[in-house]
Amino acid sequence: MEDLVRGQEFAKQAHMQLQGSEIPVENEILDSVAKILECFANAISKFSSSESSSEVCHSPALTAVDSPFSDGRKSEGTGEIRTIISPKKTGSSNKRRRTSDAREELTATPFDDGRAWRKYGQKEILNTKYPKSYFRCTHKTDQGCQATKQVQRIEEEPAKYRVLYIGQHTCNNQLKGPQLFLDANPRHTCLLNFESNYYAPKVEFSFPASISSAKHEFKGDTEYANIASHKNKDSVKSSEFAVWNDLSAFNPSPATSMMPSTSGSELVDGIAGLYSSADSNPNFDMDMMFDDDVLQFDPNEFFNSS
DNA sequence: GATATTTGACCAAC
DNA sequence: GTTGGTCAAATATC
Repeated sequence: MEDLVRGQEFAKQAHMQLQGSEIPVENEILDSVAKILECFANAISKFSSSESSSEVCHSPALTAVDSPFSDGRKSEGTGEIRTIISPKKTGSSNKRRRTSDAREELTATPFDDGRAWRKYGQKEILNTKYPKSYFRCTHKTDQGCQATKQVQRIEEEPAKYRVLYIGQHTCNNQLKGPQLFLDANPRHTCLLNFESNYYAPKVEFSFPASISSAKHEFKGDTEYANIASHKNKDSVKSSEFAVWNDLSAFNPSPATSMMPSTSGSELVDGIAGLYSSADSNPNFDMDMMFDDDVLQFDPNEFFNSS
């Protein structure tokens, strides 16, 4: 955790130095550093949540509507995770289906969990402004993975989404170790390898050098294909990796201004489309995993490597 | 043609 | 009977 905080500080320093640099710095590099900052914020937030057992919600009455976390309060960073452990049926909730082994997350980046999801439904929910989208693991058919998730925009905070993860991934769709690729310039690909063998809060997103609002923008780039092949040689096609950038979570920039102007379910739909079109080759790809309290990351080494 | 998304219909929990 | 969750055919995209 301390390493994470330190890393975040180093990233902030790097960002400020780049911004204040007299040497012209490509916007993509600044964006990349901004992404790193965002990831640190996410990681710290998620790590804090998993670290503190008091954060684990045992409430039997937790539902999408009645959730104590749906009161619109803000949280640090963009993500907030709560785990729902074997909720009991109350008879008054809307838990119609299995909700054991579920966890709820409030996040502005509902699709950056590094998993490949396929949307299988969308439903208007009573007394809610925004529809709920239903996703299941891409590997449900080939590996029988039962993980699903539900994404719904939060009325009180339209910039955020409530993501309910149900079930555990049983598919073999993860990295052998957490890795961070920084590749604003294909010639200067950086790889961060977080030593870990445990899949936990994971952040993975990719975007082309210009912006990621377009699908398959870099399709055919062998450099990126090689990067993708790093991810999982066992069973996962590179095209099945989720790709998502929540550019809206960042400060205004040329990149964010290029995001399509959508709202409500349109954004979710658009995100889902982009998300599932993961064969756009990444030039920035970041995974963060945590194995207990072990997180080895040397920011100095990292930022000097390019 | 393969794969993903959309969306109306259906099922089951309440 | 109502409503949330899932299915599957139609459609879209590459």
